[in-house]
Amino acid sequence: MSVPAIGYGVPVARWEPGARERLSAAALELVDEQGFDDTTTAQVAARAGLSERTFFRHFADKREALFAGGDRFEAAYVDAVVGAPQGASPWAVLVAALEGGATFFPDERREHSRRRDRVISSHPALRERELLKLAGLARSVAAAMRERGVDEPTATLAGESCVTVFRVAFERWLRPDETRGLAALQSEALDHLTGLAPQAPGSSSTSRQECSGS
Amino acid sequence: MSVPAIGYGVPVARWEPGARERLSAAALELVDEQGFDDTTTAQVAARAGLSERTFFRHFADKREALFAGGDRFEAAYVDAVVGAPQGASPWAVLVAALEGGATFFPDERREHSRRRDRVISSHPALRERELLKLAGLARSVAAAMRERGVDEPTATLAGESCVTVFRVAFERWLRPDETRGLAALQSEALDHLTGLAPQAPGSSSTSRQECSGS
DNA sequence: AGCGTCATGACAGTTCATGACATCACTGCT
DNA sequence: AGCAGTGATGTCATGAACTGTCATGACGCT
Repeated sequence: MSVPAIGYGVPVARWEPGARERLSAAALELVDEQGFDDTTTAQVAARAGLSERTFFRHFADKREALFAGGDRFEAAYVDAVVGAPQGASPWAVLVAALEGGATFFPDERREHSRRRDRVISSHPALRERELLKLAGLARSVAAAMRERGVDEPTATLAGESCVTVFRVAFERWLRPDETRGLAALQSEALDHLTGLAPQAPGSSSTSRQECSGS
Repeated sequence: MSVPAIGYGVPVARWEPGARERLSAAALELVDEQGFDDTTTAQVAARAGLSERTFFRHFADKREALFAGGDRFEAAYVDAVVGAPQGASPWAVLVAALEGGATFFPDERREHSRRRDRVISSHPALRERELLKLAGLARSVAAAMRERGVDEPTATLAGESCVTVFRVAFERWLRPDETRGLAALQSEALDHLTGLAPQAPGSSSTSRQECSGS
C-alpha cells in the first residue's frame, strides 16, 4: 500500500506514489479554502490528480479524508497504556497514557493542529466524525486497561477520562497565546478533574461542599 | 393518505397532526426491521403517509429522525443544574444534575430504550450522531455550570464527567439482567470515577493540589 | 370576500457513494 | 521469452441523499 518497496534504480511506478496522502492533503486544503459543503469529492480527486472513484477507494466517505493518520495518534496513547510498568495502579496507567499521548503533539505540530482544528470545527459533520474517533480512542484505552487486568467499570471510566482530559488540554494547547506543552496542560486538566470530587472518601451521593468557585 | 378526516366541532387541521412524530416512529420501526442502510427516506415518508420532501422539512437528514425528543432529555439534566441550591459546590451540582437527569428514564422507559439503543448501536453513522448529541449535552451542562459562577476548566470537566457517568450507567441500565434504577447506577459509576484518583494527596506522579482558588 | 400564512405535494437537479468491468504496469512462474 | 496473476487505477452506470422552486388548499385575520 504505502511505499512500493523502493529498489534501486527502480523505474517509476505506473502511478505517482502516495495517492492517499495527496488526497488527504488536497482535501484539507480545499475544505480550508472553500468550506466543507462547497468542496466536492471530484474537486479533491482532481487536485490530487486522481479520479473521483479512486477517492472512494482510499476513503470510505468525504469526511474521512480529513482524518487520515488518526490511527497513529491513537496508538500513541494505547502504547503508553500497554507499556506502563507492571503492577501500576489504574491511575498511574492513566497518567502514563496521557504522557505517552502527548509525545504525539510536539510544539512543531501546533500550527498544523490549529489549522486542522479550524477546519474540523467549521462543520458539524466533521466534529461528529472527530467525536467518533475520540470515542474509539476511549474504547481502545479501556480495552488496553482491561488487558492489564483492570476491572470493568474502572477501565471504561479511565478511558473516557483520558479522552476528557485530552480534549480539554488540547483545546487549551491550541489557544493563540498558549505556550505550554500539551503534557503540562493535560497534567493540569487532570488535577482539576480530581479536584472536582470531595477529598474525603465518604459517600458521593449527598452534597458536600468544600471549595466552591464563588 | 392525507385524509382530512375527523372533524367534530373542533377545528381540524388540513393534515393529520403529528407528522413529525409519525415520521420518527416510522423511521425507528423501519430501521429496526431492515437496518439503516436498507431503509430509504422515501420508505419512511411513505409509512408516515407523507412525501419524501416533507421528511426533509422535519429533519435535517436521515439520521436525525431517530433522535427526536433529545432536547427534552438534555433539558432534564440542564434544568437540574440550573435548579440546584444556591451556593452548592460544583460537585454537588454535578450530583444534582445526574439525579435530575435520571428522572427522564423511569423503569417504564427501559424496554423502549433498549430497542432504541439496539438501533443506534447498529450503525456507526448513528453512533456518530449520538455522540454529537451527548457532546451537546456536555456543553450545555458546562454552560449552565458557568452560569452559576463555576470557573472554567472546572465547568467543562464537570460537563464531560456528567456525560461520562451517564453513558457508563446507561449502558449498564440497559443490560438484560439489570434491575436497579438509572439513578443508583449513575451514583455507583460516579463513585468508581472518584475512586480512580489516589486518595492521599500527592501519591502518584502528578502533583496534586487540593482546593484551588478562593 | 379578500389576503397572507403555513404545511404540504410535485418535480427537477446536484452530490455522495458503490458496483461492475476494463486497463495497465509490474511480478513471478515456466 | 512468454504468459497468467495481482493491484491500483479509470470509466460507466445507478441509486439514494439532499435541495431549490413552484403550486396548492385550508386556516385565521380583517
